[in-house]
Amino acid sequence: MPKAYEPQNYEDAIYSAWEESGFFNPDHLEGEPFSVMMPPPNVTGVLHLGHALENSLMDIMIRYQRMCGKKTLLVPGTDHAAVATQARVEKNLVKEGHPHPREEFGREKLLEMIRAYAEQSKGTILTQIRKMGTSADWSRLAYTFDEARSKAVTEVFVKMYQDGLIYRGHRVVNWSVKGQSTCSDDELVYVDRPAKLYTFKYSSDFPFTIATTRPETKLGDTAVAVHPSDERYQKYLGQTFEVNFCGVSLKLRVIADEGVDPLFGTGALGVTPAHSGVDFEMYEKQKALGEEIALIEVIGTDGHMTTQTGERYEGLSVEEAREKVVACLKEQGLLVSEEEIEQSVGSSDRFGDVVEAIPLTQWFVAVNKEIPGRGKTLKELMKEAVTVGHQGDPEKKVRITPERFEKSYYSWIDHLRDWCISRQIWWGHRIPVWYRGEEVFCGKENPEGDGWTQDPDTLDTWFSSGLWTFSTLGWPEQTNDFRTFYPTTWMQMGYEILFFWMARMILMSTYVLDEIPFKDVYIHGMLRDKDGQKFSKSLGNGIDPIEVVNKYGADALRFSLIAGVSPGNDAKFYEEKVEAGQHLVNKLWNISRFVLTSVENVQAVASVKPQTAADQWILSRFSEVVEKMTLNMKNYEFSAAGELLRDFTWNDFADWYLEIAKGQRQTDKEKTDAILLFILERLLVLWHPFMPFVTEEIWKQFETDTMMIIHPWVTDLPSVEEGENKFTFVQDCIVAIRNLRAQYKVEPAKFIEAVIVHKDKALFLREQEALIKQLARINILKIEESAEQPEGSVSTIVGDVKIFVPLAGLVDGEKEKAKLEKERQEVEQYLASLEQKLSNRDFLSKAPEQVVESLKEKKKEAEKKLNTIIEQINFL
RNA sequence: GGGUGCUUAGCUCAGUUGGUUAGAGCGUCUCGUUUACACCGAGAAGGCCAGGGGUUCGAAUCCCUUAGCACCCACCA
Repeated sequence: MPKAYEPQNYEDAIYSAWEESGFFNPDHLEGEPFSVMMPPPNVTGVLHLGHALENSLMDIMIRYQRMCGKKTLLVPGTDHAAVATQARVEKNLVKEGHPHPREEFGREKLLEMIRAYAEQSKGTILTQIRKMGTSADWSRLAYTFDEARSKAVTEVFVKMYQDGLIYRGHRVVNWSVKGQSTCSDDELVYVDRPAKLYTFKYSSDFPFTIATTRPETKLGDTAVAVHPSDERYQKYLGQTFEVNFCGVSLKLRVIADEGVDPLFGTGALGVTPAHSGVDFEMYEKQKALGEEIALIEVIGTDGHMTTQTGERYEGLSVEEAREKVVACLKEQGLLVSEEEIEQSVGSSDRFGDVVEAIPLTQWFVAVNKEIPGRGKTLKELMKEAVTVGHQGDPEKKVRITPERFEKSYYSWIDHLRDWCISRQIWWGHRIPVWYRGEEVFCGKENPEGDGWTQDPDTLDTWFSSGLWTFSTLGWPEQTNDFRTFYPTTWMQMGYEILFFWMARMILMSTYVLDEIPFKDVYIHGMLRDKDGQKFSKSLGNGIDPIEVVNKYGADALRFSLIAGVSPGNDAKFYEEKVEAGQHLVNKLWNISRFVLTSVENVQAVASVKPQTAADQWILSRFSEVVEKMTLNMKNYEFSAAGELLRDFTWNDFADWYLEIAKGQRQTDKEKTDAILLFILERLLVLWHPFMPFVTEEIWKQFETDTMMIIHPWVTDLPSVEEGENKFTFVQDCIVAIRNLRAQYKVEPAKFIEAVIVHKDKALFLREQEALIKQLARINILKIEESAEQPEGSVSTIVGDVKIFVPLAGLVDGEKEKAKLEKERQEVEQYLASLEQKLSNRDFLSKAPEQVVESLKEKKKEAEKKLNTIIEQINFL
């Protein structure tokens, strides 16, 4: 074995061997099903660190469960990411000198280009997932836009259409002028920008002023809304004013609406039904009351003013129109004030431009409509699955870790409005609806007969993502996979897609299958850079996980991503962390190297007999580790599990026991070696989910088969027989001597001469002299049967043996004395506080026994320590 | 405006239902070691757990409150 572990030399070969073994595929596994669907990365480029984190989490979980004997399935996949991908390709084309890709290439050609880009990007991504060591079943690879998944999309669309849950409606939606497409409310990113708030009058004879940041939209105002109880405007309610607003005649009715804040501005709000979601709602309310107000579109889908605005404004851009209106208001003296404010505006996540509210005919999913035959709305289904369980069945409850995200999920659902699912881009699932004159056809197959035209729009990408947990299992076919693995067992995702994705998966699954999509969701936080900034292209602080893997190895990266991180909280990523991971991997490698190269006969050891106190200690500690790790994994405490293993591996096993073992071997090599092999092999098993590559490589020294399948050692306590423990006394002496040396600040490098004196044990000690020398790194000066304490020495007692250590070689006496005095004070204080507690009746009567007991123990220890300190001070 | 999270060692963060001198990694300092590992070992320094109040025998942990930071949601026109 080489001195240092160099991951590059092993990882690819190991991954290939895993793939060839076939164990990524659950068809070759027995046991209870355990399924995880990989959140499909967008085919818009390459993986980033967030994906690396997700892959680490999923793979730790899957490998652990597989070793526990579960029939594990991790389905890998990618997402066609409709808008995101098309936007990316168009952006690239614009850069390459094609300013209007859609016009220039047309639907088919552009689609072909996007497809080519997506395929290339997909290839890169899948390679990257392999690089992380992810044990996904590649034979079940899925893609949201492949044939099987598209079939599921159509199936669901038609079902929803037939149930009346999908409908076509004309209403105000978010429109990206740049992208020439709608986007859903969730896809908006709110950005703060400075704006001007104009307070004005529509005309000189209009009775009150209103405020706006968008004067140009006021050309489409058809009402003025005030709060129903606002006394100032009572007398105007219901009246209609005809005004000439900067050259456009408007009819404005004064209406009442609860939503108007009477304290804001003048308490009166200009209503523009066509260009504001809120105003549109008021418009609908009025309509419902039978008091319809007009709806005038003044901004077109091209972002310019429509013919409705008359010759004066038609064709102007929004900005130009605004200037013109403001200029006109100023000129006519209608502008009361102009104020600089900070405004939060919704902009398109993908295209980046500020969206316009425009009334359009679009497809929607009705979330507040009762589902035929179910007596519930989609919204209710979505909520129920998380609160009490689907259909009130606690067995069908989605459990979210950490719990606090449930709350934000509920509040999101409460605010949820009908979901606009149609997009005017081309890259995506085409809406399965055809038109012929007045006829409308919605079906899984093309309609029969001539003259049908398919709806040109495509579906929101989250529509297909919502089906992911079951479309990946071959639904709508009633596949074996579907029966075996549904609902899926576990899911992990970042909190930023809780609403986008988790909510929609719950919606789709409960509606379509009458079943929850998964039992458990683990929410992780976002990775940020060293300064706490998000990783983003625009900041240029992105890190390619593959570069990190190439430099430090996948195991090191995996460990660095999960260590010191808690669920749902953001974590900072920096190279030093990966370095620490690399050191750990290397440590494990070197521990193995030491054991495997120094042991006579490398073989699996089924059971061991501890011979010494050290043996006993390390074995019981190891049992404890197995036990704790089982608990940690059950609670998804990956970080705690990893750190537990690290501490045992490094501090207990490597630094402590290995050193002891070196000495013990001089007396009983065979038995010590057995324990080393015993622990090492089992330790590899525990490590494997976290560091699959390095453990697998070391494992080859023990076994010929891969270690990735069933291993009872993951959870079973090691089998340890009752041992003879004949070295206990020697061990105790060694510990005592080491302690003594530490207490007196003797430099550990210097070999100190110790005198061990006793009656009965003298003979035995002489036999063990070599061992003690080695272990405690001391010289034994003499072993005597009568005890005369030598001049200038200190002593400690082990059982019925007294050990003297000469004080020669001690550091500065006065300084030591001062330190000891200080220490004595501290211990005395501590002791006093303990005594006080222990004499407190309230405490004794109310505290649990264990606590009182442990306190008594501590008191004893403290007293002992105090005595030692006093003894030391007296000597100095 | 509503909500959530965070504030713990120089830095990055753990701390499971309250349980008794508060932990890790990195960094710093001292000493040592080069036949498992300098990607090493033995030690040390460093914390009124953001401030204040309360509940309790006992609080980093529960409650109230103040401040700062971050994020999410919402129709301040």
